[in-house]
Amino acid sequence: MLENKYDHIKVEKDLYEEWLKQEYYTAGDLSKKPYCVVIPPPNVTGKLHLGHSWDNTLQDIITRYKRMCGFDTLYLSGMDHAGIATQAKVDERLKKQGISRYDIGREKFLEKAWDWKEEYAGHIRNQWASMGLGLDYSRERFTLDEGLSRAVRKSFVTLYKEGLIYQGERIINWDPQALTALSNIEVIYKPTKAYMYHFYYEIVETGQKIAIATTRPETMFGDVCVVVHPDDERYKNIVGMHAINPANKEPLPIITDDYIDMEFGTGVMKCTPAHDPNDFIIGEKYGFDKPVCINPDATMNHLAKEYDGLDRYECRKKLVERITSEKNLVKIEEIEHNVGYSERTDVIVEPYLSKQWFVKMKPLAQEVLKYQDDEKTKIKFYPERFEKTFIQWLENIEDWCISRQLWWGHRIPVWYHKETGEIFCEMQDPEDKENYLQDEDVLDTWFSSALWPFSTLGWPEDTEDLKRFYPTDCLVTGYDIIFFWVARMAFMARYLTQDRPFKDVLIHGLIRDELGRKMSKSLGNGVDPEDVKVKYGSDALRFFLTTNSTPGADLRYSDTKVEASWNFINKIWNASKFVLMNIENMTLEDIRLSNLNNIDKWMIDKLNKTIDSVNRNMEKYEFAQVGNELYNFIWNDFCNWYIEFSKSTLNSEDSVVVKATKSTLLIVLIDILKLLHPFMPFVTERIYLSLPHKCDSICISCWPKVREIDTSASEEVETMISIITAVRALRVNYDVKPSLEFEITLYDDNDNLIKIDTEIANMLHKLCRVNWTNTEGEDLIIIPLEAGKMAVDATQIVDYEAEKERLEKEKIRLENEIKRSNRMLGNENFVKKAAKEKVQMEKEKLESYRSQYDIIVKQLKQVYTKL
RNA sequence: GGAGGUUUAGCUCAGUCGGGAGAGCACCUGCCUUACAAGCAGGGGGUCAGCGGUUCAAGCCCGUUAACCUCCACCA
Repeated sequence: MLENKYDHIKVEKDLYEEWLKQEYYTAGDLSKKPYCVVIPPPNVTGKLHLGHSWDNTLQDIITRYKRMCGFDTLYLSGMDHAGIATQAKVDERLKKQGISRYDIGREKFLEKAWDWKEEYAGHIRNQWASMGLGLDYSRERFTLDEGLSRAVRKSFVTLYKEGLIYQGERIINWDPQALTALSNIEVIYKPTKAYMYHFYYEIVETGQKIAIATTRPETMFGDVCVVVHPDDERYKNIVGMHAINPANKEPLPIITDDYIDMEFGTGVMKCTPAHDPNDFIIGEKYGFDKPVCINPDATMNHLAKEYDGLDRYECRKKLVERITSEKNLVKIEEIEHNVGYSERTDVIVEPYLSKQWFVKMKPLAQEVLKYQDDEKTKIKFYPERFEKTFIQWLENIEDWCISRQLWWGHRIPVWYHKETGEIFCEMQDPEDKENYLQDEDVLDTWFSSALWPFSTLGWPEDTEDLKRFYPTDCLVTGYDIIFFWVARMAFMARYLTQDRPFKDVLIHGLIRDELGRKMSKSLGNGVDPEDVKVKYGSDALRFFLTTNSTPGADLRYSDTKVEASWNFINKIWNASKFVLMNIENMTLEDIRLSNLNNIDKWMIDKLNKTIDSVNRNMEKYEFAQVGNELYNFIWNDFCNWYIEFSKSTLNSEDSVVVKATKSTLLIVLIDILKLLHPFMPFVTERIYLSLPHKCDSICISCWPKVREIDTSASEEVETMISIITAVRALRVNYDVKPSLEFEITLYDDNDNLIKIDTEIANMLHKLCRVNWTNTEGEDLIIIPLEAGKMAVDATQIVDYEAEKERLEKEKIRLENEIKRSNRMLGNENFVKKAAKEKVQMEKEKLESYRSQYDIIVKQLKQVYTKL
C-alpha cells in the first residue's frame, strides 16, 4: 500500500541501488536489437550543474523509452579529463598549500591530478544516481584511461602518416597565464575599452613624418616594415623608402600590399609578423623575419631593450610616455573593440608565433560535408536548423591547433632523435628510447573527446560492442558545443571509422535563471540541482526540465513550474492510491477486457489515442508535447472524469460491472505509470511495485500497446461529459439550490429526440442530479452542446433576468457565426477551391447555427413575457 | 560584416497538415464531495510586434520594418 502523503524523499530512496544490483542497465541481451546513447562525458573539474541535469535527463528519457520498447539499450557512462580546466583546478589546490607544479615535477603533479579525478568522479556518480540515470557503469570510460589513450595514439599516428597532422610555426592564440596554446574556439571575444595610439614615423630619406596607428604599441619592437596600399596617392612618393620605428629607432622598409584598407585609420599599417595573424601572412609573402618580442608569460624580451622583463602592459605604458616626450605622439583615441580572452583563464590572449601541432581541416571537413548530402549517411539534427550552423562552420574551417603546453592530458606520441632531430611517430615507443626525446606537449582535450562515440566502444579494436552499437543512435547535447564537439566527432568518425558517429543529434539550449539570464558563477544566480532535488525530488525536476521547452530552445528555471510538476506527481500518487484502494487484491491475471461498459470503453479509447500520440512524439524527441499530452490525459480524462465515473460503477451490485471497471482502472493506471516512467522513474517504480501483481521493475517492463476496443459509444460519453459540464454551469449561473433536480431532454441538430443509454442516464443522475425526460414544455432552457442541444425544464429556475442576459449573449454569438459562415459560403472561390469536406462542414455548421438561432429567439420571446 | 533565433493572456511558454486562439502559474466566484484544499467546480482575460503580399482562407507561407537575444568572422 502507498503512504498517505506523497513524500518524494521517501519515494526516491533506495530504488537506484536496487536497479544497479539487478543490472537493468547493463546492455548485452543479444536477442534484442541494439540501441545506444553515449553520455557526453562531464569534466572532472567539479560538481554537475542544472545544465547537466537537463542534458542527462533527456538521454535517460530516450534510453528508458527504448529499453521498454524492447531494445538492448546501452546508455554508456564516462567522464572527460578536461585538460586545461582540471590542471587549473589542481594548480589552484596546490597553490593553497603553497606549492607550484614546477616544485613537484610532472610525474608527481600527475599523481595529484589523478587523485583529484578519483575524488570528483565519485561526486559525479552520486549526482547521476540521484538523478536516476540508467547508465551502464560496467562499460564506464575515462578519456585518459588505457583504452582511450590507445585510441588517441592510433588516431594521431594515422592522421600524421596521412599528412593530416603536421607541425608548423604559426600565429596561435597564446594564454599567457596557463602558458599554453589555444585553439580558435577557446578564445572568447569581448568588446573592451582600449586606446588607439597614433605615432609619427619619420621618413629617413625625406625627413617628413607620417602617422601610423596601433592598439598594441609594445609589439612595435617586433615590427619589420610599414605597408601602404599600392593605389594610395598620398603615399606614392615614399614607397621603397624607410620609416623610423619610434620604439627602437630602427628603419622600416615601406612596401605596398592591397591587403591595406585605405579608408581605415591613416591608411598606413605597421607589420608585426610574430604577433598578428594578418601581419604574419604579409611577412611570409615578402620574406621578412618574424622577430618575437614578447615572452610566453607576456613579459617583454631583449628586443624591447630597456623594457626587457617588463609586463606587456607596463611596457606599453612606459613606451607611450617616452614616445610622447619625444614629441612623436599624434593623438590617443579612446575606442571600443573586440579583444580575445582565454575561455578558461579569462586573460587577454596574445597572438603569438610558435611551433605547434595542427590538424589539417579542409579535407576532413569536405568528407563530412559530402556525407551530409545523403539521407542515408547524414547526421540528422533535431531541430533541423542546427545543421546549417554545423555546415557553415565546416565550410569555413581553419586548421586546428591541437598541442597544449600542459601536463594533464595525452602526451603527443612524437619522439625527436637527439642528434638528427628526426621525428618518430608510431604505435610503439622507439626501441632505442635513450636516443630520443618525447615531445613535451599534450593534446587538446577535445582531441580525445572527438573520438568518444567509438573509442568508448573499443575502437581501434574491432570489439563486439563496436560492431553491435556503432554507429550510435542519438547524441544529446547543447548548441553551445556543436563546434567544440559535434563537428569534431563527425570528421574524426568519418575519417577513422568510415561512418557517422551517430544517426541523430538532439540539440537543446541553455538553462537560464528566472529572469532569463545565463546562470554563471560571477552573477551567483546558479541553481544547484541538489537543492531542487531536496525540495521537490528528482522526478519533479526531471519532468520540469524536459517538458517545458521545445527542442533547441533555452529554458528558464522556475521554482513555481517545478512545483507544478510536483503537484502533478502528487496527483498521480493520489489517483494511484484510489485505484489501489478499490481493486483490493485483484491481480493482473484477473484483468478482463470483456463486459466493459460504455464509459470503460471510452476510457480505453482515450488511452489508445494517448499512447498513439505519445509514441509519435517520442520518436521525434518532442518531449514537451508528450508531457502536455500525458498531463491532460491523466488529470482530466482519467482523474476528473473516469475516476469520478468509476465511483458510481464500483458501487454496483452487479459484480460483472464492478470487475470491468476495476480492470479498466488497473489497466489505465499501469499504462500511465509506464508512459510516465522515462520522465519520472522513481515514483512510477514505487507505485508499480505496490500493485498487487507479481512483477519485476517497471524499468524492464513493456511499453504500452494500443488495445482493440469498440469505440462506437465514445461519442455518447463525450456528449454526457458536455451535458454534465453544461449543467454544472447552469447551477452556478442560476445559483440553483444544490438539492434541485433538473429535467432534461436531448435533441440532435434536426430537433429529433435523442434516446440515451440507461447506463449513461443513470450516471447523469448520480453525478449531477439530472432526470431524463421526454416532456416538451414551454419553459425550456436550450443549451447547445458539441453535438445537438439540451433542453432543460426551467419552471424551477426563477432568475429570468439572468436567463435573458445569457440568451442575448448567445444570440449575438450565433449572429456573428452565421454572418461569418454566410460570408465564407457566399464566396464563390471558397466553394470552388476549398476542399469539398471543408465546404460541406461549413454548410452543416451554418445549418446548425441557424436552427440554434431560431430556438434562442423563441426562448428570448418567452423570457421577455415573463419579465 | 555574415548567419540564426525570438516577439501569442498579467507572467512563463505551447500551437504538428494553412481551415473556429491553448496550457501552467497568477486572478475572480463557490465548495474541506469518503484519492488529492498541493484539491474540486465555475469564470474573466488576446489587434498572435507593425506594415505589405500570396491564398477562397494566414498566429502559421513570402517580403519588409522594429525591438530583443545568440553564434561566427574580425582590420592596423
